Amino acid sequence: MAAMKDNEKKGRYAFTAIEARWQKYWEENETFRMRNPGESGVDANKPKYYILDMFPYPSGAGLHVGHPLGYCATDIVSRFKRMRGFNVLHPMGFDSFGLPAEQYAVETNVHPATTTKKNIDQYRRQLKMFGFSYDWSRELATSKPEFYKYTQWMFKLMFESWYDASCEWTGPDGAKIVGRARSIRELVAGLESGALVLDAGLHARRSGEGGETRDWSSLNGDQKQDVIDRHRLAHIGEIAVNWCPALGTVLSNEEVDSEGRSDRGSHPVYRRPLRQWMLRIPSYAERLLSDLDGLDWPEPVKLMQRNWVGRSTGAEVVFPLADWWCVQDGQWVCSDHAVDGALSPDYTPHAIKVYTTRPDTLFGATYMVLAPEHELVAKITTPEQKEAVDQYVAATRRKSDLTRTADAKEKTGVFTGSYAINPVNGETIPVWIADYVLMGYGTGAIMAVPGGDARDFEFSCAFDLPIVTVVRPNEAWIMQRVDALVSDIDRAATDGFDRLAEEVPELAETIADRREKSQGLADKTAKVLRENVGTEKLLGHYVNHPRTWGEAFAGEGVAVNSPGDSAGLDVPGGGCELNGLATADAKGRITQWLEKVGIGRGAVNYKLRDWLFSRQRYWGEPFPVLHDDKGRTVCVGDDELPVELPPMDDFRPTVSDDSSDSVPEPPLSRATEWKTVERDGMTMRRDLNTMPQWAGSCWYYLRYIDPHNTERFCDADAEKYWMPIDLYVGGAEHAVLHLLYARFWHKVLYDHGYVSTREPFKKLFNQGMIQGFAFRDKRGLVVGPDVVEKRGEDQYVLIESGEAVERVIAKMSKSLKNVVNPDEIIGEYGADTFRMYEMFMGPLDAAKPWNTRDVPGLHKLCQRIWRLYVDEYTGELSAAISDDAPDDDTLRAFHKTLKRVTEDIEAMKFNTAIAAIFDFVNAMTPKKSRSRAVLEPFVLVVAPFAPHLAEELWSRLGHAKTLSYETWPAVDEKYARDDEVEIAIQVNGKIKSRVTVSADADDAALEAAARSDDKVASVIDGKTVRKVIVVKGRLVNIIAN
RNA sequence: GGGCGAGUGGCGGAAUGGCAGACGCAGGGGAUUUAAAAUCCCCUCUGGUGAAAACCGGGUGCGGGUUCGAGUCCCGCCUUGCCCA
Repeated sequence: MAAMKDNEKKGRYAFTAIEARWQKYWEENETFRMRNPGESGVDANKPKYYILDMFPYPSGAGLHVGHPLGYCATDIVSRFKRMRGFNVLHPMGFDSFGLPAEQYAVETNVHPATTTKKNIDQYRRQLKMFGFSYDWSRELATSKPEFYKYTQWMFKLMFESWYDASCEWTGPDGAKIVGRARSIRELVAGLESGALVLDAGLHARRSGEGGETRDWSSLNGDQKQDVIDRHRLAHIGEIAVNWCPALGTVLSNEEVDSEGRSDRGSHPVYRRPLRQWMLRIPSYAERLLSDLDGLDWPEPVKLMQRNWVGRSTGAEVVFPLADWWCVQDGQWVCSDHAVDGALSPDYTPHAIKVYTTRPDTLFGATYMVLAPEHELVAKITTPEQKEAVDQYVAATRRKSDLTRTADAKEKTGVFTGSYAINPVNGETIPVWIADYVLMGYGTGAIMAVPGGDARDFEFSCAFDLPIVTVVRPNEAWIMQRVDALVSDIDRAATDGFDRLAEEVPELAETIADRREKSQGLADKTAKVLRENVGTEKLLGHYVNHPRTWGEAFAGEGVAVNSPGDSAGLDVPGGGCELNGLATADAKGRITQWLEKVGIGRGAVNYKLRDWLFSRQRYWGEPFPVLHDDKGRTVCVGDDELPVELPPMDDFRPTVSDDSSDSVPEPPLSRATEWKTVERDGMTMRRDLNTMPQWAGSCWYYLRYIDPHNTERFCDADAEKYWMPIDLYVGGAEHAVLHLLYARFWHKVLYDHGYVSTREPFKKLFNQGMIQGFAFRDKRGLVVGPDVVEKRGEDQYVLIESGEAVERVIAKMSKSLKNVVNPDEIIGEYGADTFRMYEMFMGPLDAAKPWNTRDVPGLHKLCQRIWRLYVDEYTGELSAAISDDAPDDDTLRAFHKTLKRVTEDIEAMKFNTAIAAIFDFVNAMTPKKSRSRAVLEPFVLVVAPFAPHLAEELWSRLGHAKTLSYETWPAVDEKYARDDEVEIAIQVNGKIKSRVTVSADADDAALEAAARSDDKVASVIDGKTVRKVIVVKGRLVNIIAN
């Protein structure tokens, strides 16, 4: 028998057959079908666990090894939770609308519907290969009409909603909330009844809140409709977008590179105003921030979301234009008689409104800058400046936001010829335009404080505009500046000597000597400045001569040069003295003053902008709206949903020549039949845009709950049972956009009572990236493994030249040819091995390189587990399996492993869980007899990780049914901990000996054991013991001298 | 430029402020075998002393600090990744 060859071992671990067999069993028996409460066979009293993967975008390339990493993890948790008695909802679907599919279709000239279906089939096949326990009956795809019917329905909901920011209410979960999306009908009713009034900016607010109001009843029908339309959460706005004529579409900021060209194809992108669908996500800014606190999310993700929302506090300030306004008798007076009422942040005729986070620096505002797209630009530009301004505006349109704000570049700008008046000191200051001011932030205009802002400082240096220091810096900052400035001395000297040495080589020796002597000049200079001049004088010098110091102080300090009433300023309100105040106090005082005078007010600002929600593309959800010939927009009725995407042979975007003036022509404009409809004898036009790729992913997690419902996006009771999602796993690349958009969308549904939780994703986990190996040559060029071969141990050389290269870790990419295809790995080693390997690679959230060389180690583990149970020669259950009671050693090994695996799964530490499984297998392998009483539950422990193998063993142990719903074994603490432990004995912190003691020995016993140890006794002999530190179960530290 | 992470053997990685390197890979040795594969067992951070058992020392990117005790906490620096500009 001993000579029997491998292929004669009929009982070998035949993973291919085993995996096929169990995947078939699970499918045929609907093992992982999870019905909703109320349906047959569902125990609604069991706790629920909704565990969700970020669904994949099925690209033509198929799954690579990075995709399944998170899916393996969630599958382990799902299987574990089922065995722990939870009803587990674990679905999978496909994010199948969007630009990549369309781009691929354009390139291959195959219709996106065809490629999408093919790709989904491919992905589904690959996903099933891993043996994931998804409930496939809940599969969905965002591009299917039965799905996007409800995406459109939700868009309608937003179109028919407005945000009542001061509404105080209690949510269905008992939360007290300020602000709520409400039906647009309530807005109209409120305005009609007078419960709501319009402010000067025509925004609805509650009556009785004070301030100027406009009379609703005085508006005509069109005006009323305008007001209503502008309140909608989904509204049409004209904003500057990234327009790419060559691609025929607008692009998001993320799709534009720093050169101002398109990510795909590197075509020029222009900023130009276009009428686009926008969603009012900023209305939810405050709630999107505050609700983050209760979420079990990685802190960095929360931080990124907070930064993205970008809340800041400061003030709005109105700067009157000098051509129109002057001060008379302590009042602002306008020469335009049509101006009716006083200047205020809500009423700014012939004035520039700015937002600033530093109102305390108002006295340092020496000029103003408008974004080139600002509406005032045309109005205030003087004839002499018109040509320069027009040219500059045109040039700016060719730049992306990214290029415009990149701080490395030279500051550019043009004077408009007009002046504004600084309302705190009455000074006349020039108004410029410059591309470093963006229309998208604040009001699109800034007060420039070159003494307190780095970009304003650079700009004022470039154009020789005055700088007034209004904040006296702290000492640390001035010292840092001293060091930075004097270090230039050394650099200049070195450069000078180098040049000299080059030009006059015969002086080399003398020059080297000189250079040596001049080294350290900077240090000496700094020392002199510090000790002989002193920080006081230096600070004073900075305040008076900021330009000399080369940098503006933007931190917090003490206000200077900010005189108020004492200076007798001729401004309404008499000025406001800030000198001597700390920044925080100065902010408070000036804000109060601004409010008193009415020329400004404290304000909160958000970086978060309206979400640009339309694309000039074919492969997306059509908008469920109709436009009439007067430019009014209405939604189609619910009975008309879904508005299906018309089949089109030519789905390509219309590409126009390289001109910024071309007009977008969406592909749907060629759907001649589709694009117009008759309604009540009127011809209405459909919207020709489609929604962006994010739309479907904003709510797909709700559709999984009830995917076949044709009446509603999902059943209300089912939603209450399953939501929120207990665990959401996906890549960190979605840390901001997808998660923020989905949270916003969810809150809209919540406000309308359609969902029961404020937040959709209770716990979030980001899996790390799987990287590949690459090689770097001496010049730093990175090449793929295909052109490198291994020489000896860890030596790599280029095959072609034999040049040595260094192994580095790089992203997996087609160009480096280091992409690993999971099909190949599974073909060679099986899905269970694959799953085990990916989970054993390292912590789930860490980036780590794929190393195929390590895979056999996990395959060996599967084989070794197999051999614990099955005799490879006979194929029968191993003779070593006995019905005898397990020995203590076995019990200890098992319960320790069980405890570690149980805790590690809960903590998502799958790599150490598998290490624990290794330990148990290592302990069992040499045993001649293995007790069934331990080996049976061990199969259950293995099951979440290697489900096919476990099912096969379970069945061979004589069980007729799947193990998926068996109870997870209980840890017996008695065996999970040791009776005796080895503790370290340190003397003065260094380990001198080790003793074995009973695990529950108390401090005194430990100390006694330590002192009585021979080695320890000899070390402390003759010394005085000062202190003894005892850490139970760990060590004893004796301090002696 | 700012913010947030990370840096531990030849490699992937482990370690509630308490014995650094669990577990795996690679490598070495042995058993089994006619031989090999497979399997099983043992060794493997490093310098020194030693025939050996063992003993003495060093060690978690670099430099400081806190502590009886630091991979872990604090400060500064270097490298690197991600996000924002």
